[in-house]
Amino acid sequence: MIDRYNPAEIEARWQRQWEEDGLYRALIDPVRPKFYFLTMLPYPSGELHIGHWYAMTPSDAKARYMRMRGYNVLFPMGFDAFGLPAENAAIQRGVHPHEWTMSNIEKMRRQMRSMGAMFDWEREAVSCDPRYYRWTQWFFLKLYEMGLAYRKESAVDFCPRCNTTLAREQVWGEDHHCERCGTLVIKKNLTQWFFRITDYAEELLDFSQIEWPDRVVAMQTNWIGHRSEGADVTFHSDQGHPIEVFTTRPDTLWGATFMVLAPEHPLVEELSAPEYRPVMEAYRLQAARQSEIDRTAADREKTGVFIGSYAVNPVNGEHIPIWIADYVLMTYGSGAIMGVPSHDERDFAFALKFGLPIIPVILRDGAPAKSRVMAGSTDDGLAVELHGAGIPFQAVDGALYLTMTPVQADSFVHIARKYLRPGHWIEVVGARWLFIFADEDGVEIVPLDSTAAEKVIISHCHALTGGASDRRTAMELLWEVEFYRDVLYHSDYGEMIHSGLLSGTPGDRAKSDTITWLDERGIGKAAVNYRLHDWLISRQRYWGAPIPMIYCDRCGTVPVPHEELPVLLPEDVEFMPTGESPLKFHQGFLHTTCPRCGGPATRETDTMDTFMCSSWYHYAYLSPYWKAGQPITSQDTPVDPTELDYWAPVDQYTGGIEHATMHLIYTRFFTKAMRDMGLVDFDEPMTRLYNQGMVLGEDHEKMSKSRGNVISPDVLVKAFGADTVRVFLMFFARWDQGGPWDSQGIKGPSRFLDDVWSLILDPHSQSPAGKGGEAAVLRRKTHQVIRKVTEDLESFSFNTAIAAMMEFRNSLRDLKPALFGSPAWNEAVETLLLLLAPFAPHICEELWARLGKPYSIHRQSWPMWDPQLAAEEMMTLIVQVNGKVRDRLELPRDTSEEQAKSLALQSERVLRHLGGKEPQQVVYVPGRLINVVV
RNA sequence: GCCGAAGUGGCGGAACUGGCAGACGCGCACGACUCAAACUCGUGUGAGCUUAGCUCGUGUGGGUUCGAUUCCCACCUUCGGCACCA
Repeated sequence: MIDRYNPAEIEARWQRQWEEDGLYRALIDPVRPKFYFLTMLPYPSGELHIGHWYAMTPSDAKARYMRMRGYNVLFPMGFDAFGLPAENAAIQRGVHPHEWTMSNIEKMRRQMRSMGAMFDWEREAVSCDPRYYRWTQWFFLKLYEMGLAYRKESAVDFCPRCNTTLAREQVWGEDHHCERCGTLVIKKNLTQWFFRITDYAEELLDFSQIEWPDRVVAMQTNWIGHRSEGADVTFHSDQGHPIEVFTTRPDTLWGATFMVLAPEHPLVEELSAPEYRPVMEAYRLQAARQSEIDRTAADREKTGVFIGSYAVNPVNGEHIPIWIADYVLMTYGSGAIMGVPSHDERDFAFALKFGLPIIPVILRDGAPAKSRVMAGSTDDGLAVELHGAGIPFQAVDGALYLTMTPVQADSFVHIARKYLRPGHWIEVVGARWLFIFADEDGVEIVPLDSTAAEKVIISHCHALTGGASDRRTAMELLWEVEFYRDVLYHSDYGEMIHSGLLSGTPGDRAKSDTITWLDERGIGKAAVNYRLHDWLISRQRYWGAPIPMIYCDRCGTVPVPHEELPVLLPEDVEFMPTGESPLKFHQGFLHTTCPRCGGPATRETDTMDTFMCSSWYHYAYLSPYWKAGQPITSQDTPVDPTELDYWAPVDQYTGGIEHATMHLIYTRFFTKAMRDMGLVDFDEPMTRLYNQGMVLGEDHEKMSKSRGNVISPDVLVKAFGADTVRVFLMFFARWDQGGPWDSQGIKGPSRFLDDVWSLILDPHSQSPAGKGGEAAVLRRKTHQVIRKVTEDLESFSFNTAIAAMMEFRNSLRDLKPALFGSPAWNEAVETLLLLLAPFAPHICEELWARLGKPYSIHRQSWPMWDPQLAAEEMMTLIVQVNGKVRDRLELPRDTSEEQAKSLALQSERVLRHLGGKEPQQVVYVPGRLINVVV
């Protein structure tokens, strides 16, 4: 008996050795092709989780495989070290965020080393290090110079009890309550910094240069939204506030009869008339709480309130009421719309519900005019004359229903006015819009072409129905007539009507002509919108990179000169939950001098979104803390150009799907902006992307401390060794799908590695019998397993690669007595070690050394299979009768179709199932099967 | 509501381009070793039946095909994304 497999001893020893030898140091090598393999960096939360192992160790295996394939592989690691939990720890436990973060990093580095991954630790980058965030700030200044950074007022979630702004993930539940105290969260407007990511929206929708999963492409496409072309038009309130709206239908501007602002629109406060404030505030509160989440039905009932002021429609001077309603989203367009109920479905529903006037301004191509003549409203003879004039109608219970061409409608009006009895009216809708009223003094024709005319019409109608009508608008009245409904509303393009000078403009020119017209008058201009909005990067927090901006009373907003970077985070701050960045109360930080005029000035006290740090970390790894200790200018580059030129872009990125729409869009934006800065000459940061799934708890639920189903990698490493944990994580599920943990299941990989150990080291008493046939079988299996594992690694199918190696282990076990020590045997075990090395690096290194092979196995070339050796000599032909398997034939590979068919038809089992019938057809699939059809 | 992914033994999961369903592993059963247990080794393991064999079986129902887990249509369930986009 020789010594048993002892992972604890082996793993520690080799990890030390590799580190001493710099085995995984990735340096520029012009001879070998480079391969930048990147896996998402962790947040230093304190403990390495099994999820980190699940993300990192298969990536490591693939990176190791690429290295054995001859690539110069860079596989770096770092920490995304700014962020909220550090600050919470400071508030709750009084630990400084820096101290908390750095001690977590220290611990996680140790834990990560136990994975035996090929990280090049000399390229580690930690985003909260001033040598790192100096460059994050540098990027901010660059984007500012390019006009891609700007400031505007925007809403944040705010907890009135904790008196603090909240990040999105701190707002819980459908009722939007604070994570810490449960108080209902409100929105608060603050002036904040944004990046113009929407300038790149069109380009971000182009995925032609990257091989990313369809799922991610779909999610990003969804997130960015389609291109909406239209115009920004400026309205003014009666008090003179400019209110900008975005519309895709500027040609319907003359039909705008009201205006709607998003409840959280910054102007709502000022525009609300005093007597409407209580209603406004109540509505705002309700809207703030339900926004975004659970807006279940798209066609749910419209809600909204009038806020007591009016705006002027710039094209026709009409005074239109201003409402707030939650169907207008602050996050799209300008957060305000013009309500054109005649040609927008939502506006139509809203106007109908709240009794707002609806004025048609676009004709629908080919739509008829309709009219209903009520029984008893006209003198006798109308029907006869209509008939004579060739105007079709249907009579139902004495009423006439007419569906006419526009020309017929014009004649109809002419005729009908003669027959209309005093005290009655007739309306014409669709291709024509008018009301004919008759009283003792005569007949009046009122076209429905403005809100003023609409008022006249509805008051006439009220008068004629005795004032008892509760219909508030003409359209409400018309909507009651089933016969009219299909012509009352439409959203098609068509000839403009009731639109002043632009009336008569045909549908195909309406939009562009209107935009030109608006532009000439300075009322509006062409604009494009996406669902994607500009990236808000301000955080009212301490633990982030300070935004390098200074506010001077004399010079305004002044960027910190590049030479003065970094703007350091002061260490001595109070972590009181005040609602604003603690930096605001740090006098030493806050007060500074203006770089331009030297006068007194204050610093921006917000810090940057941590997604900024992670948008360029893959470049930071190439030359961590570049130019540390040296002053920098705007001409400098944040990365060593030589390293950047050699390694970038990332060839393979791996990480969780949860970053599909945030990080992975931001980092694409960053790279495109860097390209426009002249820093890189490519468009996309990561050529290939692969998303791994998630390890669930044994109860099939997401792991969480509260559920008590968390699996600790440290405990597993102690019990089984890192190699076993690695192999199990790659074996138990498809990597892209993930699955539930199985504490029994890990025994399989554990036994597998035990077996590999003893297969190779336990001598077999028998001398190699070395029969030629068995050696050939083993060689065939050896080359087959090389092929299988290679193909599986190419496609990230770690689970089936390991299954293939286990199967190979089973063959080795069977063949050991016959072949131990023979050349075929030695080839087999050496191959097995090489194939297994990326998965279980320690045990393979150890066994490789014990076999007397040259150090290190991880520097060896990946084995190649010989297709001739891998080819089977025999084939198994499946014999079916009517598609059902009835027999199997073991035949030499070179058996001809005729021979195979005749052998099949002679088979006893086949004959029995044929039951004497003659085969009608014999299907032959070479090398696979014969199907006899009767 | 729209878009996307997935449904296979007791469990995790295999199955190339339409060709032996259940590889590999866990678990379980029986046997060997052991005073015993664990470990280890061997054998078996989709279900049913009238068990040399036959029938059924990949969410459900249809279709195409000599042949369907795989392709097509409809539906059910689960998960993910988006959801009044002016």
